[in-house]
Amino acid sequence: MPPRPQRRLSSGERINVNEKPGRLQGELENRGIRLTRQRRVLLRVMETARRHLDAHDLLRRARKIDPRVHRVTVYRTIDLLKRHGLIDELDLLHLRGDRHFYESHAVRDHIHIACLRCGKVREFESRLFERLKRQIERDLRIKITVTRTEVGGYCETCRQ
Amino acid sequence: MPPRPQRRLSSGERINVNEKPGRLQGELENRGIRLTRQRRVLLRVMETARRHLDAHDLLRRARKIDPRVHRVTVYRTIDLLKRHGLIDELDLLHLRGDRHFYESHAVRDHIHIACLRCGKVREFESRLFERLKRQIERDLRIKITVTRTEVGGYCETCRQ
DNA sequence: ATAGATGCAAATATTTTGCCGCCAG
DNA sequence: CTGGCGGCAAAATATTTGCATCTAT
Repeated sequence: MPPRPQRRLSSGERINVNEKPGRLQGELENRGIRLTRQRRVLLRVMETARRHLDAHDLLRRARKIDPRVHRVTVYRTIDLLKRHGLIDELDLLHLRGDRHFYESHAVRDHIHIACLRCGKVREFESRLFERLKRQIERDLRIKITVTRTEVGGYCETCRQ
Repeated sequence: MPPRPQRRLSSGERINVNEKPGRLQGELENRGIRLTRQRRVLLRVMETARRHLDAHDLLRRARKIDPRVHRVTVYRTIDLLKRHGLIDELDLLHLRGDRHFYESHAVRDHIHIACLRCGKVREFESRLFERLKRQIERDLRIKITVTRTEVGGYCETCRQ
């Protein structure tokens, strides 16, 4: 039986294919949260990112659009979005230092798989993972609200 | 059908039941790595820990045994053990800040499940998780060497 | 004896806080 | 108009580095 591939993303592809432009902004509007100039810029950066960004990346990209964004505002906006469950926080196994990376919360959970040599990060969805979560909820009697799965290894290219 | 519980650990129980006392020290000896006074103390602390410790905890416990252990030596020893794949690094979803927690690398991978309200961390082993890893290896053609799965939610007690 | 480890001070990296003036609704 | 928001400076937290000295083998 040939391998049955799940949805995959190479590092250059768009992350969060479920993301619609303007989703984050819409979610905040629905909740009656004030949309400032700075927040609009940051939300746009997050919504259009094609890779995982950390606070520093977010600041740099936001400032390219509008230099009137402050580093502290980046952290406060990240915090806002985390509190509302609109973004997920990743560490990517600290491959690139101790910073955090962010991505708009996807409709379906996915696993992050990083090559420890070349650093490429891929995403992976799996029914088995969904089953695993249900097993945990049942056996440990817990209501799961967030998951973070990061897997490291050596990709085919790097094993040559 | 009643729930079929996997191995579980309440937060007070011994983590890493697979751990034998002296295992870390033995591994370093086998590799011809110099065993200093400070390292012996730190290894003993890790081997006997019953919960996940961060760098600060390790320093405090090591100093109780022998005050001649420096904070920097803790970080350098953690780094040594990580490089040799003898310990795993966790973040526990940053429930308690941005520090890292360490545990001796278990024979079998396990998942960390944290209650977002009371902070209790449990561990969970599962065949489904083993199957999931094999699926990833096959579909993404990667050789997995490290995994970190952290799940957050609300435990039964906290949902009352 | 000596390669490698430690201690110390200082640097670096990342994120958070207090306070005050500003602006979205 | 006004309560939440952003800018600024400074603090807090976590970890790393350079260098002189010490020590396990």
